[in-house]
Order: sequence, then C-alpha cells, then structure tokens
Amino acid sequence: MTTKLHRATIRDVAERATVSVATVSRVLNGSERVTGATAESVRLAAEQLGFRLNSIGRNLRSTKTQTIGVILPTLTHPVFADCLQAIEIAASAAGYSVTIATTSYDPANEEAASERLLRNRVDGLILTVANANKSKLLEKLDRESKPYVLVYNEPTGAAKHRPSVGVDNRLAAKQITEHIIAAGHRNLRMISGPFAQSDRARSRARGFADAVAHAKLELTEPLQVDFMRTDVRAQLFEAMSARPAPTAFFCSSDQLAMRAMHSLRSLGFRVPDDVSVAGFDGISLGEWLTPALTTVVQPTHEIADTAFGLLKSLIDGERHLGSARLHHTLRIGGTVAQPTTTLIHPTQKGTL
Amino acid sequence: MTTKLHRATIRDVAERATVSVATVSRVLNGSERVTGATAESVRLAAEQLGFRLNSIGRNLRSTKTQTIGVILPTLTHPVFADCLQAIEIAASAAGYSVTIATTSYDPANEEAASERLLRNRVDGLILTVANANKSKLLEKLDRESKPYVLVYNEPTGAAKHRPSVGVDNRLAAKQITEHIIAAGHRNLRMISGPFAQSDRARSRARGFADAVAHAKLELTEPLQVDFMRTDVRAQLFEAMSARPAPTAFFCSSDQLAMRAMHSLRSLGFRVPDDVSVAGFDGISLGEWLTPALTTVVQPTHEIADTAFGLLKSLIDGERHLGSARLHHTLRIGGTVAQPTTTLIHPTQKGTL
DNA sequence: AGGAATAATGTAAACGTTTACATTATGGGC
DNA sequence: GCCCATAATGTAAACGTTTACATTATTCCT
Repeated sequence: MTTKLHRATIRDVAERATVSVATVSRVLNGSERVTGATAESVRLAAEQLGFRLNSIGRNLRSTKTQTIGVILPTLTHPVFADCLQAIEIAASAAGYSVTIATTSYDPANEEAASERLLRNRVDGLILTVANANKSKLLEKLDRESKPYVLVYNEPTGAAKHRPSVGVDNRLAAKQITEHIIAAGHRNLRMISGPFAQSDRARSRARGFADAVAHAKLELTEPLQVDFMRTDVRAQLFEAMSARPAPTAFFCSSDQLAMRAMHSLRSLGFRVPDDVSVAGFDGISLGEWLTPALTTVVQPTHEIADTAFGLLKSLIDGERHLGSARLHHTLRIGGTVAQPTTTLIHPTQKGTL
Repeated sequence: MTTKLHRATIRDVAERATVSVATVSRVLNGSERVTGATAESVRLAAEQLGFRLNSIGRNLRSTKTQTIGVILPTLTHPVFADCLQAIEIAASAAGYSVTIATTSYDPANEEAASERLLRNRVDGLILTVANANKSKLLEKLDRESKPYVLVYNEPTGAAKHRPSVGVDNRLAAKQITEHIIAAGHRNLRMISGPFAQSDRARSRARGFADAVAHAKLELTEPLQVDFMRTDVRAQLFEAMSARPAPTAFFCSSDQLAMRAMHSLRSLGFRVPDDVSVAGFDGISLGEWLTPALTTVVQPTHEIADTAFGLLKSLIDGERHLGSARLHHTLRIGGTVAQPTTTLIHPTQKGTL
C-alpha cells in the first residue's frame, strides 16, 4: 500500500514472491497450471505491491490489443449512441476495450480517425461510413485485411462482400410508406439526410419510391436536408407550398422526423391532423412523444451484438462469415393519420 | 504497395532509406531537425512500405499513451452521449484517443471499468460517478495520483478538492422551481432518479426544496424512479391520487420529464393544461417537442471542452487547477403553464 | 530404488518504439 | 587550410510483457 514513484512491474512481483517473471505471468493470466502455493504467493506479492498488469507490454509482445475501434458519424443521434453503448457492453463482456471516433458524416474525417485507430493497433473495427460501396477507408481495410464489420451500412454491387449488419432499409422504407398510403395519403414526400453522406438514406429513398410507384402515385424528388446545418423550417415551408401539397412526410430518421414535426407545427400545421409524419430508426424517445412517432424500429441492440460477434470471429481468424440482415418492425404511433379530405390551408403563422 | 505478411517496422524504413532508426523516428515525429533531403527519403521509404507508426512501441517506451478514458453511466441518455461526442472531438484535436466504458449507474461496474482502462494505461480520465463524495474509484485515482476530471458530479465536503466541471445543480434546480411557482403552482412534486445512483439528483432535490421552502409551500418527498427498470406510469398514478394532487412536476432529467409526460398523458392528464412538467439538462430533442420542454440547459459542449482542457493540464503536470462551475440557462418552453384554478379530475382512462 | 514420464518453474529473446549519448559531417572565421 | 562550434546522424539501451525452450522437481510404475 506504499506509494511507489513508479508502478511495480512484473519483475518486482517476481522478486518479492521469489519466483521467475514467467511464473508471475502464468499466474496472472491463468494460462498454464501453477502449484497452488506458488500461485498464492504470487497473488499476495502482487496485491502488496499494488501491481497492475501493463497492457502495453503485453500488447507489444502479443501483437494483439484486445481493443476494437468504433467509428460512427455522430453520437448526437440516439441510434448511434445506443448502438455504441451496446457494442461497449458486448465488448467489455468479452474482455475487449472500445476506442471511439466520430466523423461528423465527413469522409475526410473517416480517414484521419481510422489512421489514429490503426496506429493504436486495434484488433478490429465496427463502423458506419458515408458510402459503403465507395470508401477509401474500407478499401484500405480490405487491402490490409484488417477485420471490420459495418453497421447500418448496406454495401451492394462489387462491395457486397463487405461484412455488414443492419436491416433491409429498402424493404422497411417501402413497408412504412405502404402504411402511409394505406392510411389514404396520395401526396407523399420524403425528407432525407444528404444522400452523399448516407447510403442508408439512399436505400430508404429507393424503398419509398418502390411503394409510391407500386401504388401508381406521383413520385416527387426527396427533400434533402443537411443534418447539422440548415434550417429545416424554410425548406418545409417551400415543400408545403407545392400544389398539390403533400399530406404526409416520410423521414429518413427519427431525429429528422422530430425536427420536421417541430417545424411543421411552428408553420401552423397540425400533426397528424393536417399532415402526417413517419420516421425511421425507432429511438425510444419517439415512444414518449404525444402522439408517439410512427416509425421503423431497428433492433439496435441486436445489431450491436451481432456486429461484435461477427467481428470477434473475424479477429479470431475465421473466414468470412457473411453479413446479417436483421428484422425490423413497424411501430405504429399516432403521427400518421387519415388525410383530411378537404385540406383547408392554414394561415401561415410563421414568418420566414 | 506490396502486401506484406507482417507490417513494416521502423527498422525496415530505416534500412530502405539507408538511415538509422533514430533518424526515421525523428522525421516521423518532427521532433528534431533533419536535413530536408534525408527527411524526404525517409518519408518516401515509409510511403513505399506502407509504414504506419506503431503506437504500442511508442507507448511502452514513453510511458504515455495519448489516450484518455471516459467512464459514464450510460450513453442512452443524450446528455452523456453528447458530452462524450464533444470530449472525443476535443481530444482528437489534441491528438488524444478516447477509450470508453459505461457503468449502467452501478458503482460495482465503475470498479471493473476503471481497472480495464488503467491496465491500458490511459493518461487520464473524464468520468461521472454515482457519488463523487464517496467513491472507491476516486479514492483509488487519488491514491495513485492519476489525473482525472469529473463531469456533472459536484463533489462537496471532504471531496471538494476533486476536480470537476458542471453547473450549480442546486441553484439551477431552485431557479426552475421558482419559475414553476411563479406560474402559480402551489403543489409541486419532484420526480428524481435514484439518489443512490446520482449525486446530481440529490443536489437538484436540494435546490427544489430550497425554492419550495422559500415560497413557504409544503414539501413532499421526491418520487424516486429507477431509470432503466420501473414503470413510471404506476408511480405517477399514485402520485396524482394524492390530495391535494400535484399540479406540477420537476424532473431531475429531461429524459425523465419526457417519460413522465408520456405516462401522465396516457393516464388522461393533459400537459400542460392539467399538469405542468419541467426537466433538467437541455437536450436538443426537448426543443423539438410540442410544446417544447421547459428545462434547465447545461452547456454540454463547454463542459466537455473545459473538462478536457483541465485534464490535459493535469496530464501535463500542472498543479491542481480547481473545478469549474459553468453557467446554466433556463429554457422556457410550453410544458409549464398556469394551473387550472379548479382542476376537474379527468376520468382515469388508463387501467393499471 | 531407479528411471521414465510428466508437471512446475526458470531463462532469455523477442515485440517496435524513443532517446540519452556518442559520433561524424558541415560551415565559418582566421 | 585548420580548428571549433554546431548541426546531423548513428548506437544501443531501455519500456513491461509473453512464450518457446531449457531445466529442475515430482509422481508413478515396476
């Protein structure tokens, strides 16, 4: 319990227990059998010296770090925060540490972030990139055959081999759009994050288009809004000025849906009375809204667990195990309602 | 660009550039001056070999890891997720990596999480513990004089010396409670996370009591709800059955406020018509609600930046620089309104 | 009791850097 | 052209582990 200037090393422990460093290592790792008495005296010595194994020494020698890197666009979006949390829990249960990096949706940051992680010699990576089909970062990982698993991304075409875990975005988007159409809407508009920053958004737009086409309705170009910067309100004002005006919006994320509802309401439209809104993600906050948000629920927890499990297998040297499409569900809240047959355009309360 | 079985080391680079390893190290770290031509040839060799510095070797030698550990109760709560994100941005700008751990509000996990981080030899820690005054973990960090900075925690008494960054919880709670009282409420109730798991909750309860006492109103015991487990609805039903029934709730977090509003509404109470609700934190989602949540806004970003700056100073060996109380603001939304003079108790639509 | 098989422990060489210290090259003043 | 100061580079020893291999102790047969 004496305060030492420099921490005790394995050598100090060995000396105190009058034993070799190898034995100490063996005891502390439970790797090979050691006589009970010896083990006990080692443990005692370690305890007395306040010894704590230095992972750096171990990592250097074993060229494994028991650490994974996680790269996500942001933690401001609950979907990613929750996912990260679940990954952390799974990882620490398996004895892994988690080092994080966020990119703010900027591919340039993906590069810098990954370099930092790779210098730290993480054993593998779990990440969401802007575009899983065309990514400098993923090419690098492939080239160096560094284990990784994508989450939420849905690589296609030539990139289909890239291991990924997520839902079938296109199908899910199609289904929730069908739900909106089934409620009676004929003029739908999608609100999406920037396609350049999110391949998910693109897949969801495709699903939206599928449903619209199948119902033989007119397809309007998705409204792309920048997550972080722009004022959604102005864009929505414009969208609502179109004739015929949309009676329902499908948003590419719950966060976007919440912002859209906020803006619509501040423009004088009631949700869902005047205009319906649906989201995508299934963040728990959405349930606590009144009315609750109608949305697609992604199994965040399962995605995280599956991704970590997959990554662990890859780290352990198993050959490519494929990707996983997990089941989504629709959560029918109260934000999608029948459209009013004759929509009286409300007074524009808000000024722009 | 040739795929190497094992990554190139600094020695390979030295050999290829016909130069010593020391020179390579110097070039790659820009630490000492090296002739331009030599530097160029080293860089070229490194490039050709696809060399990437191995932090582990460096860490071992320098006994610094350029990594900080962050321990938080959860990432499910946007306040912590946002804070972590801001910490990560500040850290990476300063060349630091961030390794995370979550505790699910359980002090037992604090112990395990910190051990993992300390084995990894993080240079310092930013953390939120259950109780900053009485914490095994903090005692350990003090004893080992490992740099750390608390966020959100507000150590008092004998623990006052512990570096921390946050707002004045007691004052902030008092002020927002005063706001509720000023709206005309006479029967207030606090809804709090478990005191045992959050010293913030305790401080906020004290501030609530301050305001209530100052207005000469009757103080009721705070309603403690377990963040993760319990069904808030049943507890709220009971709370609303008291006579006189509370007309306003002050919640110790925004998340709790949202859940409370949801439960109250499902029990048939309108917010804010029948009952007012205020929160604490200032998560951005709160602004997007309709009506917007009335709450205390903590400057999350600033808290994170200040904490990291403080930690960096401590790591760099500066002597104790004290703690920081940052400014909070009230965000007046629409969830707190005048109480109805004669409250007609609504039919209990919900069944328990 | 003697020896073979096996279990327990020890020895020492990595792992990939950084950095004191030693050495060699360069340039300037006379 | 020589010497000295100074700049550039090299040498080799750490940093704290793990682990292949070598050695010693123990056990079990016969």
